[in-house]
Parts: sequence; structure tokens; C-alpha cells
Amino acid sequence: MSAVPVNRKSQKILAAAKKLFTENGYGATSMDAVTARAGVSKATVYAHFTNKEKLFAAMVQQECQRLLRRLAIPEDVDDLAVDVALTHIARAFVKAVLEPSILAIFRAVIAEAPRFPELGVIFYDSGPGVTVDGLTQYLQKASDSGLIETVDTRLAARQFLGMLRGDLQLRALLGITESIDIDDVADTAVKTFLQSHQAPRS
Amino acid sequence: MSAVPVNRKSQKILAAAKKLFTENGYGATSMDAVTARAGVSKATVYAHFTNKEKLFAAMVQQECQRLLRRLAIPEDVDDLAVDVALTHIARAFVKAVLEPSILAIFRAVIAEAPRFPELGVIFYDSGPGVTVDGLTQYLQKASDSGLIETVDTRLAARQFLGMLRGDLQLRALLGITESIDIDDVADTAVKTFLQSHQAPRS
DNA sequence: GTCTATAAAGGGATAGAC
DNA sequence: GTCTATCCCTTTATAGAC
Repeated sequence: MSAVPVNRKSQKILAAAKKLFTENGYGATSMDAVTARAGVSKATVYAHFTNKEKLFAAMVQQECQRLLRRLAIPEDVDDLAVDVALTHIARAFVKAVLEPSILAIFRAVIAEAPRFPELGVIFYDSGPGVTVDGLTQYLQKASDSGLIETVDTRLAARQFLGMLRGDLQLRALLGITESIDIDDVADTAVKTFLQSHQAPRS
Repeated sequence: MSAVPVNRKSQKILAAAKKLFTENGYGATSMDAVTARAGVSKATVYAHFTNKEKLFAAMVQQECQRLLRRLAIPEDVDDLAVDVALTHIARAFVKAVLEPSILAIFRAVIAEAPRFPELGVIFYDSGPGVTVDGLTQYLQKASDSGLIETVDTRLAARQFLGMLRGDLQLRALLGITESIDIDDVADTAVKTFLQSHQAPRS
């Protein structure tokens, strides 16, 4: 008589699926491996998730909700000075996009995007998309207040986030590890951005 | 008595492998499908490429050499004004990273990076890496000539290329198509970059 | 080197008992 | 809902003839 809405077994299966799909990829993950890791029988897996595709999709959607919220822009930055706020945002963002668990789900979705087109949209909208939206709103407010001078705030947000990624994220996705100073990357991007967008001091 | 160094059959097989691996992914591509598309027998494939992994690796390496050279910075930009040169570079770069054939190989390598760690390095060094190197050299020369003021030219190059990608490349990798003005994205990035790096006019 | 045929294993999915 | 056992197909890889 638990109040948990989703079955316990479902969660076990999804956890196993997440681990195996993200580590080995969709094609290289067998349903047998999922059942073994989840500690249930094969028939149970199929009772909960019709087939392999549905299981993969369910796993991705759950991870979207769980992981990618970390990419959202916090609400409490409005009180800070622009450079301080952007620095907070930048450091958190760089850290998040290099997180192994987030990289793993990125990799899985990118890999299977051609065969799961809906998932690409769901993934973007619940992850990278909310980051762009949040930063765009912030920049818009800052621009309205005269703190910065930016005409196309959405494009500016994308540029800023792109600067933060540099090719760090790509290298990480490719499995190239490196020791870099995350804060340095973030702070330099803030500096570059503000030099371009801050209203010339009168 | 052809002078072609590599076997004709090899090329047929590699072409089929490229098509199938990039379209369907590594796991979903069978050796049977490759042989059928190449019009050869299975034994021939195995005679040329020991196994499936080796075939995939060979395909990636060939595509690295063929496709990714397009990401290189052209040599003839030194004669141009900085803003003109950067605009040329930027437009060509954005166009290249959105090219379907290049996206396909990106997707395949990212997907299989965990199981083919060497390929990630080879891919980066022969593609995105040469872009960063080339632009870094260009920025260094421009900085030495006093045309721009940039302390860390490599970081600046990464920032600039990151701005150009924005999240365009990510969206493209996720299969999200959109109609954008490539030149506009490129030109805005150049503007932002120069506002930050150009020596203040005296 | 290249083919046809096949071996050996593993894959997704289901039947039927409980 | 959950299990065990199994069907049936595809897969990778090889044997043997030419």
C-alpha cells in the first residue's frame, strides 16, 4: 500500500536500462542484459515496456526530467550585478555540460536521434532549450534595464553559451579527457561577452 | 594495371560501410548489409577488414581525411582585413558543421567514442582540432601585427568557434532542422568577437 | 582473392504456469 | 504481475571450393 505512483520494478528496470544504454549504446545493449541487471525476468520487462524502443524512449524521458533540470538558469540571479550573475550562470553551465552523467545521455540521444526523431526534440526542449530560454529572459531584462546593450537577446544567449562550450563539450563527448580550469573558461567568456554587450561607459 | 594503391573492392566496401554506419549506427548495421550494398561476398569483406570493429575504424579514418579537411582554415586569408577574413572563416565554418555528411560522421564517432577511444582522438585531431589550430595561428599573427588585442589566442579561437556553433550544431546533431540565416549567425559572431578583441581606436 | 554455404552464438519477443 | 523455458530469427565469423 505504498503511495509511489510508478512501480518499483519499473524503476529497477529503468535504472538498469539507463546504465546499460548510456554505457554501451542502444544497439549493443541486449534486453537480456537489462533483465539481468534489474534482477527481474524478461517477461516482466516486456510487461512494463512494450519493446526495446519503448524502453529506450522511457529511459531518455526520465533522464531528461532528472538530469537536465540542472541546465536551467537559477531564478535568484536578478538581484546580482550583471557580471556576477553571468559568472554564476557560466560556471554552473560549464560544470554541468561536462558532467559524465549528462554527457552520457547526450551521447545516447545524439547517437539514436536519426531513429528516434521525437526524442531529439524532447531532449533539447527539456535541457539545452531551457538554458537558452532562461538566459534569453535574463538578458532581456538586463537589456530593458539598460544594464547591457543587446538587440537580439536570443542570439546573444546562444553565442554566450556557445563560447562557454567552446569545444570542451565536443572533446568530452569524444571521450577526450583534459584537465582544464572551468572557472577560467567561464570567467573569460563573461569578460568577452560584457566587453561586447556592455553599454559604453559615459 | 591500375596505379590505384588501394583495392577497388576495398573502396566499394568502405563506401557501403560509410553509408550504412552513418545512417543506421554501428549496432544497427550488419555485415550482411555491408556486403550486399558493396556487391561483394562476406568472405571478401573479412579478407580486407578483419572484423566489424576494424571496418568501422577504417571507415572513420578515411572519412576524417576526406571530409574534415573542409574544416581547415584557408591559407589565403592573410591578405584580407581582419573583419573580412574572420567573416570568410566564420561563414565557411558554420556551413561546414551543418553539412549532413559531416554531421553524420560526427554522430557516429560520438556515439561509439566509449568503445573506440582512439577514434575520438583521431577524429578531433583531424577535424575540429585543425580548425582551432589554424584559427589560433591566424589570431596570433593578427595579434602580433597589432590588428587585434588578444592575450590567449587559443582560448579566443575556441570561444569564437563556439559562438559560431551556438547550439546550432547540437540541434542539428539531434535532428532538429531549422531554417536559419547562416551568414547572419556568422556575421554577428564576428561583430561580437571584434568588439571585444579589437584594439580600441585611438 | 573471391565465392557459396554454414556453423555457432546471441538477439528480441512470447507461451504458459503460477 | 511475475516467472521459466523456448521459439525463431539475425548476427558475426569461418570452411572449403574455385
